Amino acid sequence: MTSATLVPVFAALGDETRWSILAALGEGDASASALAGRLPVTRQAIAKHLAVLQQVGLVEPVRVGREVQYRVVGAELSATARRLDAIGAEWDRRLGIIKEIAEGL
Amino acid sequence: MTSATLVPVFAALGDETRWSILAALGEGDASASALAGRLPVTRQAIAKHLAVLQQVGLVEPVRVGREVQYRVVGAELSATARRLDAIGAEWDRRLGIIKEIAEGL
DNA sequence: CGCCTGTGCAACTCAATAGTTGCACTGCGG
DNA sequence: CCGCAGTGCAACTATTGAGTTGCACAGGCG
Repeated sequence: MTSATLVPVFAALGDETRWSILAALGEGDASASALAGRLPVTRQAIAKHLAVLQQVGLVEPVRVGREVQYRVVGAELSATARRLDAIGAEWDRRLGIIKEIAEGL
Repeated sequence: MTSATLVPVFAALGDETRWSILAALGEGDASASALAGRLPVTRQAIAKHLAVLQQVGLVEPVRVGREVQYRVVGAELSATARRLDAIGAEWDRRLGIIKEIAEGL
């Protein structure tokens, strides 16, 4: 189970810059320095974001020689989506019941 | 289309207190004052959180007499989940292709 | 071996936000 | 009609987090 607790994952996904990083990583694995060349922030800022993303399991480091490249863990995104969907479905169900009661059905 | 842009929704969901509010609203619609009785924060703090949740469409206000009760919009949770799942699936697909290439298949 | 690239750690600034207190307004109920 | 419960607005504090600069360290490569 790679799944981190739900809330921190959402917190991690609640930042535009981190989505930029994820998008850039979608073009292929890259190191913090490489990403710094493509994004309008410093390498250190990216390193911090990568640390956050790694902590919630959205990204994982891969040592390549003396570099540290990062890869997106798509499964974690899917897992988070499923859990969120389950919650949403639960609420829909409850609202449906309330509606039925209200309509006297 | 009630869907707000994706990132702010995640930012809204990246806070424990807001999940507490959503959970409390899951027991039935409630006003800010009513929620303040159940949660360890002041009514004003809750009002701010409700404003945030409303802005991203996760919650909607319902005037009941002179009160303003709030209801969870489960559909927005589901919609967010679907969009996130689509992104996750896309990443899985890409990683699959990369893996195939790497394995010389 | 010596350099240059990439990484890691630390201190600092600045903006955003969670939370508070305080006050003013409104509208239903006795 | 008066009071009280509920709401809204505003100012303030404090903490978190994004971003920066600066420096120290490590490991390939010429």
